[in-house]
Amino acid sequence: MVRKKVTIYEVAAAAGVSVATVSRAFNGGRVAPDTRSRVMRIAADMGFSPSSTARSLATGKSRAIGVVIPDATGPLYGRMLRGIGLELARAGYTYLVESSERDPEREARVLRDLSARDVEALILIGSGLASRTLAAMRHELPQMVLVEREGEALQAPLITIDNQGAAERATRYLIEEGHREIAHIRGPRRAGRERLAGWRRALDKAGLKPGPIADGGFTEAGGYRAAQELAWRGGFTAVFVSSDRMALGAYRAFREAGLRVGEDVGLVAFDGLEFGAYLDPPLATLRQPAQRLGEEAARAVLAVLRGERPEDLVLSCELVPRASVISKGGGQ
Amino acid sequence: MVRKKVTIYEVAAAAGVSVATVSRAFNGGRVAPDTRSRVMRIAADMGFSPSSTARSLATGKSRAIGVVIPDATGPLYGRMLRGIGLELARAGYTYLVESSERDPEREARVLRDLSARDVEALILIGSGLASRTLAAMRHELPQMVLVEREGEALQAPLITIDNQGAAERATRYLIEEGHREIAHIRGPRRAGRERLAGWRRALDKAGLKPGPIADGGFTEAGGYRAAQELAWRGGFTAVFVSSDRMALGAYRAFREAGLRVGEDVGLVAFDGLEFGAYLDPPLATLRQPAQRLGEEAARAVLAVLRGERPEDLVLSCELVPRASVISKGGGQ
DNA sequence: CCGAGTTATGTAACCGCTTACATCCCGATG
DNA sequence: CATCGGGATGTAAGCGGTTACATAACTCGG
Repeated sequence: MVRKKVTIYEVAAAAGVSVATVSRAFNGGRVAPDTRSRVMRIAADMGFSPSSTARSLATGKSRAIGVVIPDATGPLYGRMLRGIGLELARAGYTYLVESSERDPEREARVLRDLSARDVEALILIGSGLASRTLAAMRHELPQMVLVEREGEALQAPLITIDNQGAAERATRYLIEEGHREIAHIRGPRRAGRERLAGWRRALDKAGLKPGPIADGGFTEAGGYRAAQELAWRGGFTAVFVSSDRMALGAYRAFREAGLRVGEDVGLVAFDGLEFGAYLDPPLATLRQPAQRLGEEAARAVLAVLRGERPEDLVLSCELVPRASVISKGGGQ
Repeated sequence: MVRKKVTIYEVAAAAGVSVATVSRAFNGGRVAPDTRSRVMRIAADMGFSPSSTARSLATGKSRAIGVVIPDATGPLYGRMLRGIGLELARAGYTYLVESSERDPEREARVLRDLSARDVEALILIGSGLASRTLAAMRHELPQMVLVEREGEALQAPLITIDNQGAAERATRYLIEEGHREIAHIRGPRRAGRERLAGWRRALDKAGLKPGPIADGGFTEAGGYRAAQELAWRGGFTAVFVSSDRMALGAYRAFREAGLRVGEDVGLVAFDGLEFGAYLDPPLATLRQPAQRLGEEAARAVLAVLRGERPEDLVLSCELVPRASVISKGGGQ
């Protein structure tokens, strides 16, 4: 039983009016009240719903936004998408998501595809394509809003989290709890750099000198190796880890090195992923406002479509204190 | 700098051919090889990419599938979507996701919306709208494939996991590890019922009588209450918990009741969510083949579009043994 | 050397809407 | 009572592609 699409012509015929009238009835144009209600009733009876494809073609607006995420399974992206979806829905928009799977080539393809699908604008989430590649494609792409991605060159509104501020807060937390020698497991890209800077800044302000740094590449395995390296080098009582995922590896490495997290070594990480609460001990972290990020991106994109030029936005993260940091009694 | 869409007419003019030839060049129609390459080159130079909106309207096919998930942030849905996306992409299709947020009214709206957007078919994931409501909307919706959702009445291909078999496997695992008195924390809906049945079946086969049952409603809080109730009633050495999320609550309740998970009480749960590995002790579970489920749903939907009537599919889950179950030495 | 059979290309209708412009109808006005 | 203004509705031209059908150019066999 294949559904037969009812067209506006059939509705018009059934209602004894022209298609223009039906169209106006549906889109809030000038129509006599009784005509409108009759048309709407008949349309409903016939199961008519206007083809958004045809509408898009006629109006040149698809009421759809393209969203590119780096990884379909990332726990934060689900929340961002929810935020985006909720906010767009309020304006009668929907979105198409595609995942680049962190492959620049695939990302370029995905962007073209989205563009060919006539999305009115793009939301690009996370770091991926180099800015210059993106800039080169710029002319064949619709307008865009960037979330958590480097793109100064692109003239597009940027929605980011305050990586540096949050990192500074995390480190200050360790300091407040009495730590004086604080190491860092860093990550790559802009987020990694900014968090590193925040860590440095906090130490600076407190008049402490930076502890050892190791690079964990934002992966669990990398965090493991980085923590091993730190454990071997020594010279710290706490670590600010640039992501929860790396903290996972660090827990393992420290345990293997005979260090008890929360007792021998304090740990604060970054992201606020769910599993952190269930680690032993629970992992202190800075929670990213993922859904909020999505909402703001959606708002920005709608503003762009209205022809405005929305301000860049920097959202702050919330400190989630947990037992992976236990007061060393120092404090202030 | 607003991007101006290049149309097929402009390309045709530039190449000195008719639009039909350009169209054929792009869609693999008969075109002289040198004409084709010239057209393609010029098109590329001009940055032309055919409007999929116009193409959809002309051909009546949108090359898009609508996907409805119950919850944008569910960890399993991300994986399913990845599976769907990957598989659809191979056929040149994309998908539009919408989340019902587990609200039947919203789901109905979302379905209409997707349908108005001319998706060629739908993939409905998870339990939501009652089958009869869905059946009533059937005529205004495109063809559909159901994933993990009840819908016998709907004549639509069903992709599910073998809840009962997996539950049986889970329970057998407990039995193999020496447990003889096995309780169950159940969940609602079909998934809950089937898992309950699997638990019963395993006990039956082993000649054991069913332990106490409590209902946890698939939520953490529900799992907490259910485990409290069980702890109070007693009469078991292990529990098969119908979801990882409920197990989270159960851990807490048992701990508060002075029972050590993995020692005083064995626990196996269901789903295979990430955090299970980080609980203390790590949670044994049955892992759902989420991505695979998505892939199969996509295959099924493509088959449906080809006019086939794909078989219902039942995928099995993988046992992930972990320390929340420790051998009681009994064995078989 | 002509007509049939190919092959390459062009013409134009159509997909289902929106919307500028034309038309019609009425009551108000001078 | 002719004219004018304005609201309700209709007509038809797009929107940017696809594709059935027509046409043109060639190849070949008799």
